[in-house]
Amino acid sequence: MPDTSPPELKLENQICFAVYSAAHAFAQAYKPHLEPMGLTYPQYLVMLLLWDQDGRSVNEIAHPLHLDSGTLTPLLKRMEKAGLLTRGRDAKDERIVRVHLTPQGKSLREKARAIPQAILCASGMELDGLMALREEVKALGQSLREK
Amino acid sequence: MPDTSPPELKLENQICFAVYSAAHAFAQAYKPHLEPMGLTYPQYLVMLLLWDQDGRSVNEIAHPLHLDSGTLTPLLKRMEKAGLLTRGRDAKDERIVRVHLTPQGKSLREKARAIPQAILCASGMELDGLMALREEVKALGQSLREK
DNA sequence: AACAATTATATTGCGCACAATTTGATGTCA
DNA sequence: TGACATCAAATTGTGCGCAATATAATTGTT
Repeated sequence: MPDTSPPELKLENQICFAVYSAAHAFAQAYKPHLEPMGLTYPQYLVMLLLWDQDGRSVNEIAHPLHLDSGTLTPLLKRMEKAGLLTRGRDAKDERIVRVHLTPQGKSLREKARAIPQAILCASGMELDGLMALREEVKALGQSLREK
Repeated sequence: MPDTSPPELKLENQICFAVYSAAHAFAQAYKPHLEPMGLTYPQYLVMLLLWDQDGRSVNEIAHPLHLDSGTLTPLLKRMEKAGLLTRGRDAKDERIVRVHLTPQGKSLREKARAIPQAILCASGMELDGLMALREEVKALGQSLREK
């Protein structure tokens, strides 16, 4: 066996690692903005959904994020404990848990509005280029999930 | 407060989420290839480094992956327990732990050589486009880390 | 040589992420 | 109606990922 790997097995040539690594870099870049709001990065993703449409069921949060109840149930409980939202069974269908933002949770949206500009800046890219890249990455993710 | 978020706060417009989501999709896409080899996805990344250069210190694994000893120490212990590698203190500098592949760990490289082609296929993209995308994502990650 | 600063790894604690299973409510159909 | 499948969440167990801290070896300084 040679001491060096063929190119297709070198770490720096893996697109999966570029994406893996960029995902962690994003979480770190968001941290200083989210920490003052008492949010983690995955919690912020949930807030994006609830700010846009409140009163979602757990599944209506899980599906767009590609997460399951095993991840979301404890995460939502922590957010409830932090006073950001409430969780309660749907009156018409007791299987469903509906999630509603508290006034405090709703109020965070105004503070969050400054974040996208800061991240754009940190990305070192133009908005157009970033949007184009986003669509490419989105298509890649969808393609990987289809198989 | 309106019931809908401004575009810059919608989940589907976030590049961070596109990347986050694609990273998870990659891990899922790799799983059926790695599971038969007894590897998780992060463990596979470590193997890529060791296949290319054996006998690395923990730091020489941590730095390229942007991970720390808090993540790697238990991960490497699990891989040691699985018989993939050995961990031992450097004779010249007892602070350093050197990681060496076992024959079993080395032998997995041949099986892994088929994976990149399968992932390329699942990506639904041409190799050229994927390589270009990789460099863009890499640059984005680096830019985010610099700030 | 003695002592402080630095370096490398390990440990602890918390929060995801996901597979597998469980619990309880709803829907279906003989 | 009663048996059974289906569905929504919750639970359990394992493995990252990272901040904060601890431990031990080495280096630098006086």
